[in-house]
Amino acid sequence: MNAKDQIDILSAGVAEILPAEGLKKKILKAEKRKRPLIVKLGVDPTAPDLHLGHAVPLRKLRQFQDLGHKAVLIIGDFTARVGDPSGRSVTRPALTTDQVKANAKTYTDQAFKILDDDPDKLEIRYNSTWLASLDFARLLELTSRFTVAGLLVRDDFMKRYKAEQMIGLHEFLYPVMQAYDSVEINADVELGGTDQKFNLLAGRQLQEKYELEPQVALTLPLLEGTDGAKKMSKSYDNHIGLTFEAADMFGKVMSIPDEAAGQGRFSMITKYYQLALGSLPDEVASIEAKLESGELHPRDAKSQLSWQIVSTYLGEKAAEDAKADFEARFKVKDKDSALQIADKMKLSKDPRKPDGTAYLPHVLKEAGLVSSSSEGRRVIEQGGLRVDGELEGNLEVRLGDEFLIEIGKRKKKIITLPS
RNA sequence: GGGGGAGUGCCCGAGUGGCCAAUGGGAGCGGGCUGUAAACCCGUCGGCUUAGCCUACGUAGGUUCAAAUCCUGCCUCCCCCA
Repeated sequence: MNAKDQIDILSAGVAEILPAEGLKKKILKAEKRKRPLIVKLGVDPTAPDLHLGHAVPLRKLRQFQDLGHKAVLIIGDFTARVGDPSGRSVTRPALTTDQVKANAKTYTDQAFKILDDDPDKLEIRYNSTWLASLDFARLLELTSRFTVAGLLVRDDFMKRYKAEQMIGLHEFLYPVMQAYDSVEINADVELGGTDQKFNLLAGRQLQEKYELEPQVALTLPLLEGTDGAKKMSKSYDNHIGLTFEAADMFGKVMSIPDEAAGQGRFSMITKYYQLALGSLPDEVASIEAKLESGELHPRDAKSQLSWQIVSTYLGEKAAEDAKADFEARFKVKDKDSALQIADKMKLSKDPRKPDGTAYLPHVLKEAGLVSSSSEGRRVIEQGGLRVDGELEGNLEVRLGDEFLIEIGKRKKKIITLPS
């Protein structure tokens, strides 16, 4: 593919390319020399649970691969023990080697689902390979290329410094180590989130000192979570985990708002296509056009999106099931389809009195559908309860041995009573 | 060490003797609208087979016919001074 088209694809959805013309130059040069670019993505196996936000740079990396370039995924097994201070107001706790190892495994498992594993296009390196054996002399040599002032201008360090919060000396070394990774593999391009900008630029700096051609830093925006507002993060409870159950993952993607505040009517949908799925610019533009013209219903656009995302991580079969499940849950409202997706549960005690009736709030509480019988009572009084598909407004009701309970739109259970 | 202030329901936060299960907002829940959503509207929002009862305003006591509200001890947190 020619250079211009490559650049269009690769720069789509990115936050910043530093230096601005750098990517173009790199690609032209690669073409001339007939060798692929070495594209680095460093990940620290610090968190055991990955979410769609983590997948954004991986998707971009995949695009590079698809254009014939070589991805080098660096597992920061060594750096993880230090902890990236980026965006942090306090020192990160150190991880044990076992934790790091376990996290690295889940990370590579997920990464393989996105990346092309052709050995010509993918290399996985662990940075302990070169960092663990660095001796003090070499370390001093490395650090002599950086200045304290240079490190201190970083926002997160500066804030902490001013606030007289401690900054561990080892944290100062973090960008040095990451930069050294770039030297070690001779990276042409390094990807990362916008919060990684400083670290990526440190790589450029160090490469220059070693008389290598400095890498291009390509930062990617942080993906918003299901609330459509804050960046995706487990602590905001707006994340979509890569290891979620298919139905849950599908539903979560469906629940993203259409629009990110002030960015166009379907900006969230297109953003997810672009960043979470890594769709090419042409596809994204076409989807957007169809949404605008009304040819494509936003619900259907999200359904396709969800399907593809689930399919990536859990397979087509799971995606198909999740979609069917979702449609049964929300689209169709008849009893039969509800029966198919409802969980079954058996109560240990029979709540029925000798005359065959039972106090429903108790039944709901026993089944775990409400947290107290008062809540159950309220739900019934407010018309939120269906028994076997029929709206039930009575608290005291005659029950069979097996029946379907639905509360609101989401909670459904088939209850079996001991006979 | 000295001085001052604060602790209220899931969260924030009103309430300073009876009308307080406690204003208001947020979250949650049910209903409506819809696209499954967002926004919006209505309702609900301690527990209990609920015209009532029980438990609750940091904690333990006390005053009172009556306490989230007054008094005392204790615990916790914040601020100022040293």
